[in-house]
Amino acid sequence: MKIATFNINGIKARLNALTDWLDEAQPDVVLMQEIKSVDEAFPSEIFEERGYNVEVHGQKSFNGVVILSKLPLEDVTRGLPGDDADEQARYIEATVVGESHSVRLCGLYLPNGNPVELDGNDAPVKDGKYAYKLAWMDRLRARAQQLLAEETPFLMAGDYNIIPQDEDAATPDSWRGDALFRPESHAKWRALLNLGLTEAFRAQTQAPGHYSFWDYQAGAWNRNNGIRIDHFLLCPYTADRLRDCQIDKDTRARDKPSDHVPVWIELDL
DNA sequence: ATGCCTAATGGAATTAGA
Repeated sequence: MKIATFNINGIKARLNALTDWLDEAQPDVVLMQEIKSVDEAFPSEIFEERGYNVEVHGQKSFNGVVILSKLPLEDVTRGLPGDDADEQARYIEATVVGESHSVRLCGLYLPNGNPVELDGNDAPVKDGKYAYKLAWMDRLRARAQQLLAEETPFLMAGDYNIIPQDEDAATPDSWRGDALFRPESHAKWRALLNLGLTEAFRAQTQAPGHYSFWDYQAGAWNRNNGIRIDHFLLCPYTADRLRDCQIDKDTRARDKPSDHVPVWIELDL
């Protein structure tokens, strides 16, 4: 089963680029982020025509996540547990039924967290964007812990807005103080991994210089000034079934690209 | 230097992204 994650940066602006990639990459499942659309305005029929089931968790202007699947989706839930006051559409779960096994798909758009606002003790300012990011990561960890406890096979994939290590950025020194790369962000990332989760790309590839995002500004793509922030985290059961993980870098060079490119895994399910 | 670009909103300039 081929499962992809793709931050499309707006469904309306990405229809052609998205359908071109879908028709050629032929993923069985796609977890999409930043659709920037309400549920009613999402063009589900474009994907249904291609044989996908579509589950949307949208929001006006910003955020918004979607699951596409050629196989049936069951038990769909919207929103990350742990904060009833959180109105942002950044998380969706569904179970996909494979030939012999099922897996819980957790699609996520983790908050960016910039600008980083710290108080006099270098603690994130309450109600600031960075505090929201760190709290969101705590909630994600709690959800992963719950899925592990109930022995539900799962994967968590999407735009994590985390650069894991120096080798995941072309210019790591320029990111040191950024919400994507700060020590507090890395600590939360490692707390996720320390539950026993496997980061799929690094399970397959050790080399530096592989990125999933290039800024639209300052010729970042032409200078290969990228960062790797779109990830798959796999529970042990799912990690044992990982066969491949690749980044579809070429899509960044096409017409009207997203600033992110698709990342995909192949699982034996 | 929170900018050099892009998208959404709304119908001009602002917000957000990372």
